[in-house]
Amino acid sequence: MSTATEHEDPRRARSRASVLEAAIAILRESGQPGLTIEAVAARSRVAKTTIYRHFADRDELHIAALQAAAPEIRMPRTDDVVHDVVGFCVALNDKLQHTEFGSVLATAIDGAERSESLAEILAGVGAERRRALDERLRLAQQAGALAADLDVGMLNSQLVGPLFFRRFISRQATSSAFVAEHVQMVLSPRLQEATIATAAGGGERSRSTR
Amino acid sequence: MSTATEHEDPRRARSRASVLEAAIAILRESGQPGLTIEAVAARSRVAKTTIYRHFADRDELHIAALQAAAPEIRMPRTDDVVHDVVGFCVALNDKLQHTEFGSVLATAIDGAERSESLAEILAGVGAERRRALDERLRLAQQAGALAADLDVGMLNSQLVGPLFFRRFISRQATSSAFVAEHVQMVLSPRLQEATIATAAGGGERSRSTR
DNA sequence: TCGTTTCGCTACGGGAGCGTAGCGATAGGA
DNA sequence: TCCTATCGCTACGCTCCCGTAGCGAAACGA
Repeated sequence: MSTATEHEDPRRARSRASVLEAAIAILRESGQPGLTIEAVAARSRVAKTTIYRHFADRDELHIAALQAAAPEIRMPRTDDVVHDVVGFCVALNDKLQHTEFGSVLATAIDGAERSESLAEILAGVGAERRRALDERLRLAQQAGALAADLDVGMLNSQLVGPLFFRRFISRQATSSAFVAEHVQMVLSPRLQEATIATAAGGGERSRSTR
Repeated sequence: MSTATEHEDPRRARSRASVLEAAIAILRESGQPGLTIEAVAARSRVAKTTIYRHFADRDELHIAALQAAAPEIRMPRTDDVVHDVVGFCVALNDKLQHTEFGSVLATAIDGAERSESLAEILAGVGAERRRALDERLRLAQQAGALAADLDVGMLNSQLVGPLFFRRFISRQATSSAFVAEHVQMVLSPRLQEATIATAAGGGERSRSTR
């Protein structure tokens, strides 16, 4: 959100970065109950008073940490919907399983049950990540690859839902191969003969070995 | 696990029940950080010392509360797979959204990241609920309604994953109608002409569209 | 009825974390 | 250069929670 034009005292920026880094590490290692101002102060080597100068309370810090930990997830852009969505979901799954993003997200789930602000961020962080997915799916609709009357929101949940479920609830290992197969299984029955409908989209170039 | 044959002092049973009830209420209202022995003692009107006589520490109490809050979810048994799975998923979604089970589950997600025992229970509680689903899907396979080479585990994740995702991550309202449509959307492409395919492997039943 | 189990109560020492105040030191920017 | 924003540090009072000890009372079961 913050534009690069903002003049921020480099000292503030440094403190803030140190604090957030420490907060994320703590959330990963000790979870939500471990996120205390004192612990963050000790770990970040930033004085407790300084932390209070940046964040009003624990919730605010938690939210900032969550935002800071949210990674970018690239959406490939070829003319093959399946290929693109597979790439996106594999990347998402990877972030969930092998980065601090997964752990930090877990700490926010409980908090979101009671904190309105955390809930917004939690949904928002996810929404932002999935917006690219939404757009890609709609694009496919316009290109005729997907039926126009398809509920994109529902499809979105069907695509990413299982990834979150397996990461946080059933706690099953989920390989990239599994994700790829899953996405294909979900999308395949929705595909239409795109080659005909596109008209201006130029034939299929994709494939890319599933 | 506990057979009815066990002779348990009714006083112990009563204390335990009161404590668990209070713990669940606290988890719902204040989340994992609110679950302190003292809070449970105050709310349940059971002496703190007595709670320690039942549960070694907070984690043990948390686990017991999670198990106590896990509801039964009925799997209808008709010869229509889609109908049955819709019924199951609608019931599951309802428990997730309108009972304390949802809240308590949320408190366990973060804890499971670090507590081996909580993780087991979390996955176990879910697994037990989904076992009926697994069985029903396999039954459909045997009846020829679903392809025999279908990955039941994957299908399971695809069916229930979105429900959990929408409840805990994206926090979208999810009506029974939505769930029904979702299940139909997922299952329909997998259905086969049961009457024909049963024969004993019949010619091409494959599908797979890769 | 009588022994056993379970309970509630009070009290305690100790630790962790909160959030604030007041201070001098120093790194920025103009 | 000089002013200001920001920092680190120490200290504080306060609250919450932990986990245990010791006691008498009451409920249970045989």
